[in-house]
Amino acid sequence: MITVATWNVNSLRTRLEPFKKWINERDPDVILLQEIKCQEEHFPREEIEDLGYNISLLGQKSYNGVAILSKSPVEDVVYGLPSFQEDEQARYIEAFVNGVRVASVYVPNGQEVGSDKFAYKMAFLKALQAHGNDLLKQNEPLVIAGDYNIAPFISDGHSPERFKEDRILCSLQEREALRTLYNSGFIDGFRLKHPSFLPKNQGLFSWWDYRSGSYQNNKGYLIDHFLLSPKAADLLQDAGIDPETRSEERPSDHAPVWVKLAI
DNA sequence: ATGGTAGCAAAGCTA
Repeated sequence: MITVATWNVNSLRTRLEPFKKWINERDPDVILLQEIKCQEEHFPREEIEDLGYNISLLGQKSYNGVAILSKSPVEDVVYGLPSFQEDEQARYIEAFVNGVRVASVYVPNGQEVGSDKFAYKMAFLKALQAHGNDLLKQNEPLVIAGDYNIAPFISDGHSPERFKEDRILCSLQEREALRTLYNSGFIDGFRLKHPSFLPKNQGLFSWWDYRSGSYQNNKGYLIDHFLLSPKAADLLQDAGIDPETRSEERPSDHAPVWVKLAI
């Protein structure tokens, strides 16, 4: 059994202490990071290696940046989306580890529906669909997880109005782009274990804005997702979120999401 | 509620 976790840490350097505490408790075998917010030379390499992890990363100054941390050595690292080679932002990294192909993805936020940044978000999603479909053809266990910056269903947000008004994270266009990935054959690992039609699974979110006491009022969204290939979904044993990390001193605005696979 | 907070990096951009 291995645990694969994803976490948008919103700067790894400022988050090292809560990050170490969470690793002690969750003990993941593979960690997919987003928003490490540094170039490779500033990555806290020794501290992470001391925790027992191999590091693969695609860094960027100030913004974005993704990484794969793994207890086992990785093979076949892919830096950036092959279907979006002109992308200048560090938002995708992929590798083969523990018999699974894993990818850490940081989908652009998009800022506002109709803006230039929104067009970039949709272009990125289109490229992710193209590459995801290529990978699915391999018919192997595959995990593409990270911050998708999309709440796929109305139950994945605290405010139904935002979905009706096509606000960012909630617009029909964004949700249709994610649905296209589901329709290609990807399965939502978290929802498979926590179906939203059960009352106990409502209000389960992975991101809360820093502003206006969003976390204290649980005004969040579920925007960090595990997309599993059919072969990976067959291995799924459990899934969860660690929202208590959001209560720590100087927290990330995202909580980790994880799955356990029978490997 | 077009402000509220946080991180980077050193003023404004991004989220």
